[in-house]
Amino acid sequence: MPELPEVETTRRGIAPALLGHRVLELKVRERRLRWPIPALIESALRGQIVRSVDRRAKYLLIGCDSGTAIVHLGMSGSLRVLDCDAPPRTHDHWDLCLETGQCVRYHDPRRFGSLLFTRQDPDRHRLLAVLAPEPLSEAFDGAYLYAASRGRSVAVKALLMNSRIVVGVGNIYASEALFRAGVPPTLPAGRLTRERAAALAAAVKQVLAEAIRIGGTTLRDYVDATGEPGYFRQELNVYERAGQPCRRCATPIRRRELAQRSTYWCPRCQRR
DNA sequence: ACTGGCTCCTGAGGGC
DNA sequence: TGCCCTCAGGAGCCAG
Repeated sequence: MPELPEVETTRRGIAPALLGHRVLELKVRERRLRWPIPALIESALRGQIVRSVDRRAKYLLIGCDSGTAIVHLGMSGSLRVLDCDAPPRTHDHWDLCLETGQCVRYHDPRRFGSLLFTRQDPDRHRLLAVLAPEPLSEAFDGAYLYAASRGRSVAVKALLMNSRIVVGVGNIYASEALFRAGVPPTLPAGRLTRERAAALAAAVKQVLAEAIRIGGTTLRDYVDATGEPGYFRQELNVYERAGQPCRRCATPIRRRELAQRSTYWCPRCQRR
């Protein structure tokens, strides 16, 4: 599923089709996503002009005068800009139709994603209010990560994936950032030194920024708003490369389960 | 306050 | 072809 780079790529792709345009209607075909799509949402969006298309963590925020639609892509979700009359495929759960004749169409086989609506400041919504800083913001740096990791026994990889520590870092980019920083994923977070925390924070920023630049990572079903895959897959150093030689030192890449997620690392480049 | 485990759901791929 | 198993870009929620 989409991590921050894929969500940001999606945001950039759908924004031109939405911004300043009037919503004709929201067509819902399947309300049963992670949470049921709220019953009031069609009437709240009908006739509204889209004022903003933002991202917070992995949430997309579509702002209108009546409130904000909060979209999450879950594990297998994607949004595409299509003509309203394009025939829907299986798992195309909703369309946001615009007066332009285009729509933003949500596709999500696993239905772990969500579509919610709030009339208040979206940052005050219960799902967003608890979120940590954005990884690409100045608030996230080595000093912050060092402080946030004190007294923690969890593996540093799990810490990176904790949205109360930093948002947007999912299973791919956590492994990739740890590789770039030379930190083993199993290292207890509290054992990070200041130097390594700084290297890791920098690696997180670097890997996310690079991935955004080339449209994110497509492993299976992710596509951007035009239906194109992302090209970061070819830049991956460790993710889904178990048994293959490390690109830096040729040692076979290892895989193990950590906090119920597949984790990849180079045992030579990433040492305690 | 932390930590680990479970859960939602569909589809792809491999072994027999 | 079919059946059964494992695994998959997330993350809220719960018990201990």
